[in-house]
Amino acid sequence: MSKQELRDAGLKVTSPRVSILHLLEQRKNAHMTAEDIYKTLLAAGDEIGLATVYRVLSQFEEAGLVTRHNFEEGKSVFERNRGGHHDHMVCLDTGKVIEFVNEDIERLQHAVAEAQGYDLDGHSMVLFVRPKPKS
Amino acid sequence: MSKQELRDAGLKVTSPRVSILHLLEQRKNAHMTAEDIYKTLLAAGDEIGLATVYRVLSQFEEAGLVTRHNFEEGKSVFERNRGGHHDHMVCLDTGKVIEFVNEDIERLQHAVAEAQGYDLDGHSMVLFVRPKPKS
DNA sequence: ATGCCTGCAAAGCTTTTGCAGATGC
DNA sequence: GCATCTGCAAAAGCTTTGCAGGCAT
Repeated sequence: MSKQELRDAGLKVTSPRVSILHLLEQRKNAHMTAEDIYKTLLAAGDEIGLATVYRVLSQFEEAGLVTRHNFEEGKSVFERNRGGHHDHMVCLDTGKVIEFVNEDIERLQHAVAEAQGYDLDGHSMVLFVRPKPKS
Repeated sequence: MSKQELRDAGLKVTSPRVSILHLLEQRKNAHMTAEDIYKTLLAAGDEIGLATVYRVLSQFEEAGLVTRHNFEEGKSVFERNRGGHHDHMVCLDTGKVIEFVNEDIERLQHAVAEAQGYDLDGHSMVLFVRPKPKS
């Protein structure tokens, strides 16, 4: 139950936090902005402030419950964390976001960092793609 | 001579444009923000407006003269384009930016897009690294 | 009871836009 | 000469912060 996750993160179990976590849990592939979340919850009859959404999302990010992405410049989207790491592919025509994992790339990224005398601590990788034209 | 590059891009040769292009040419590895560029030019005695810096950088980006990156959320940095593609590694301790090219990763990125039925149109990849601890 | 949370409004930052005057060609 | 360009100031868009009241524990 996600309430326990909140407690484990040292966060009190409040209605905004539960609503936001639930929403991100339902829309696992949604990658929503703070505003998306705010409007969705309002539309669902929830009473919540936009500032609270921002605050809660930052707390969730710090607690490792969600991940923040910057696919487009100037705004962040959030995604519920569930286990494994993955990267993203964004379709430039439709805006669709596809998740993928490629161990070979991960391994090479480590190697590249090592080669420069560094330890890899994380990465951001987004592939921009277009639908293959029908042949 | 870079004035010709401006003309080729359909841009009039004006003092702000020449200054900005020269500055980015000198600091090839600088990855400067609009504000960095603005302040640097002001300090150098140039007369220029911040809005112009933003406008010119966008025009340069569109013309392919510079590339915009979003290493940190909420602000863009710009880099003069010179030939080949490369990716970046950012040191989380020092903020240092290191450029690298890895053909194997590039190839795998194409393969990953293809596997989903897409054509790869570009990508953004930043490795976050820390100095290897002395053993 | 008390310290953490919330909503609201105001402020902060980066970036964009409207406009009148200036400049390149 | 005329369209393009510039600087300034205002505005826009996303996000953060101050504050007084409210809620979880």
